[in-house]
Amino acid sequence: MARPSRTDLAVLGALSVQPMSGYAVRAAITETLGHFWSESFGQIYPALARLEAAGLVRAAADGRTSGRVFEITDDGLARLRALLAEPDEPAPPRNGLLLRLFFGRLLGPEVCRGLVRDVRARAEASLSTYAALRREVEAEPDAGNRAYFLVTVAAGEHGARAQLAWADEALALLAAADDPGAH
Amino acid sequence: MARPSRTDLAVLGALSVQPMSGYAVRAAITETLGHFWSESFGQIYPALARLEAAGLVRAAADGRTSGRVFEITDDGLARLRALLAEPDEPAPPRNGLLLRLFFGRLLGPEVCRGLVRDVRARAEASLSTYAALRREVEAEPDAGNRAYFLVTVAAGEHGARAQLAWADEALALLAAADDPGAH
DNA sequence: ATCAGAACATATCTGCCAGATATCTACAAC
DNA sequence: GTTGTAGATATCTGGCAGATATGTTCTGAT
Repeated sequence: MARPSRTDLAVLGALSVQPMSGYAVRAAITETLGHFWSESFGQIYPALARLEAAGLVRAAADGRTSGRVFEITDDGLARLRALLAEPDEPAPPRNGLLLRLFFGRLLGPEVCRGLVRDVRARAEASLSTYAALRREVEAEPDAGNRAYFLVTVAAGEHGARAQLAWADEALALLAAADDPGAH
Repeated sequence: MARPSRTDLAVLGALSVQPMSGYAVRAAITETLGHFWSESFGQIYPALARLEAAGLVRAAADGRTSGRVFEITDDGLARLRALLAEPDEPAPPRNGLLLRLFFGRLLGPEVCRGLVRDVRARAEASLSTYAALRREVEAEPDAGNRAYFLVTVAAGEHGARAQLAWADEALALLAAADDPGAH
């Protein structure tokens, strides 16, 4: 059997916090889950239709602007718990940067160093984003969720720091590769 | 315009090393690029057909067993260089583990710690895989490629070590979340 | 010698998903 | 009053993974 839609999981999760329109679900996921999750409209609207047909989600009163506001039902909450409890099958790896670097000889050392420097810069930017996010989460009034939120922030921080350290090591390796003896 | 197929890039890359059948392309990618890339047959065979129609790849003499062996053409090599030089647009984030941990309160601290312990164990296993891979690459006779290969191994190592460190931090955070005062 | 099964090989289909595009409405600023 | 911005919904294309089906060649055990 195919893997169940992870969009359903994310949408139900968003609606478990508060009722929202499809548009707002997208915004909530981008803002709050943005550093480890993303959804597109092309997935969200069909998902909401599926979920509504299955009785996991129900249209509440219309909001201020036009558009339907959905709320999660009891069945939906049960389904959310079930989906959360399912094992997470890690996605197959697909790292375009490493693919390029593996064939780096065709690209030349200088171009490769440029790629690595870009990653390094992005990792540094991420780190300050995460610092701000951490301060936000540490001020989170909902003590019951704080630790879970912090765990996701920590994942981002460790990942970004690892990229930084890797970039420096890679730059050193590629500087050595540059020596005129090669080829 | 849509993102060009990254499968084409990987397949051309594989064929740039030596002529191969579609089956062997898949095996080569799994074995050699496996820690940062993957391809399925459902992608490889259509890609080969596209590439052949575009003259980037050509059927060589049949191999020992039945099945067509493809080799890269000069145009194909040029196309490979062009694809390599294209900027790598990072994939949108989709981390099922962090999604689960974010909604961890619905799952309970013990289940969450179980998820983290699984990651920790997998990261530890990866580390010894990378150690073996590093020894292999350091013995690589092709000096011109060694640095590029090492860069990809280093990425895996840094990533795995980051996961280990994160897992320990997460376990500590989730132990604190367990205290009976919560909810 | 033959037979089983492992490895080699190709092809197709379903469903998840991102990103682009096309509309439409409410509201605020000018 | 019109123009821009935010809110809102919907649809289509194409990349991609994973499952499945099917056939061939080689090898090792009996």
